[in-house]
Amino acid sequence: MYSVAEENYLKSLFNLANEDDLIHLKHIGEWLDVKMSSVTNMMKRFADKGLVHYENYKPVRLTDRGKREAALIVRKHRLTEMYLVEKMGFGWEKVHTIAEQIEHIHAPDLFDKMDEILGFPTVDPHGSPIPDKDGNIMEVQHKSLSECEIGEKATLMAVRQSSSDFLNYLNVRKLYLGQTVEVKEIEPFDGSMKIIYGTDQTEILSKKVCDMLLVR
Amino acid sequence: MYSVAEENYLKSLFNLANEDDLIHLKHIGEWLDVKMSSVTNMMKRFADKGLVHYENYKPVRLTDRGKREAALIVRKHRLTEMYLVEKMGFGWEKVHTIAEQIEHIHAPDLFDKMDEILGFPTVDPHGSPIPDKDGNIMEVQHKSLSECEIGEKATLMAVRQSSSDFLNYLNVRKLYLGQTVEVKEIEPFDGSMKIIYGTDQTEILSKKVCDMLLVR
DNA sequence: ATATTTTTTTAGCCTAGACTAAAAATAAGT
DNA sequence: ACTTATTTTTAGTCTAGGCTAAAAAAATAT
Repeated sequence: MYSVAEENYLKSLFNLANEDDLIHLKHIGEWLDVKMSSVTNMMKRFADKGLVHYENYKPVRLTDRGKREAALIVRKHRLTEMYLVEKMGFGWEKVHTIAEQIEHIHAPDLFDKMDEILGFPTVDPHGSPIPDKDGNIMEVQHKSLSECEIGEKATLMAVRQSSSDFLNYLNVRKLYLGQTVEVKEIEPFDGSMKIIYGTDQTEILSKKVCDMLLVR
Repeated sequence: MYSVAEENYLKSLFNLANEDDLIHLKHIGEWLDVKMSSVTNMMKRFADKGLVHYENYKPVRLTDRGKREAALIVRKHRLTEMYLVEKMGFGWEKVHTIAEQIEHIHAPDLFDKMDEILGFPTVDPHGSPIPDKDGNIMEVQHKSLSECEIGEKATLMAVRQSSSDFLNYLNVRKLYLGQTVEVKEIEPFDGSMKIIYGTDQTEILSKKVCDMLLVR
């Protein structure tokens, strides 16, 4: 059984792992908003518990067990988000902060019940995959909108960020998951895109926004 | 904002207050399963925060503010229990332990939504009143079954204990809230009662059980 | 009224998990 | 290659909230 602090570290490791699975301690500190020395301490404890591979002055890597444990917390988070949206009527921009708390509850029954009531969903309201009960993640290969070319049609599948600011930005522009958009123009200078979708709606999206939108 | 530990102390004070509102520190320690010295410490902190009236070597008493804060945590607990039973299909014997965790979540939206979805219930699945948003408790005057006389008919309104053992005991005997029972015999020696209810079902209930059953 | 038991307080210790400040190792720039 | 900047580690503090053991007060029994 892990403490809330430990679970948050696990989650940060899950979210920060790059292609080669390496995680720089600096980034953990930034993500969790704690100082580096705290991170070092916790990573040593994690190494003792067999959750990470750790060598002095090197970036850290989750062990298989660490990956599984991390995925199980993410599972609780994403199931909760889905439940809050689908069964309680919350907007997708509200659920992240509530789920951040509920994810730390130790009650397998509760999450199994959510899963069942929701009909065993595979993605959460932000399009992120929900790990299964063994911690396995269905890998999906989305590209970001900013990789699309002029004339290309793309369907919004997920967002890279779940901050309420960003989701509100999408809400006011009616950019919901499932929406298909067509790239009309790309500004070469700053990478911003003009898109058209729905009933003649057009928007200019900055590069930053396009990076955050995952499409198929 | 209170810590989990503080919230648990508040809840224990709420549950242990007797007629004259006095609470012996000993009982707090037993209820929370912590040592007396820890209780003394916390009560001093509570006194500083204006949550209790405290004098050395005397039993403690919640201030008005303390009562309100305590009731608001109990509100979260009882709304959660009701939600788990009514909307997620849990048995009343399962929900206490889950609600003990969810009650510590800081998300007014979540509990307001539960309240709304449930249609603003006034009692939880165990018949205990749910405090309102200002911390006011609807006082109900139930007597316990053991105070009834032979021939008296009484309707089960609430239970004094929510332990799963006790609730399972009631489940197997189909003694649910709302059931009306008639007292057939009272054993003068040990206070046990023979009751009849439903379609000719009879049971012998010990004094201890009768004390725990609240009726009208 | 005194002795005994129970309850409460005090004093000091421990752990988790943060912090700061300084030292050491690595990475980057010229 | 050497200097500078960045990242990581070490060492030592702090707070919340437990703990034990001993001392003090209150309650109970003789």
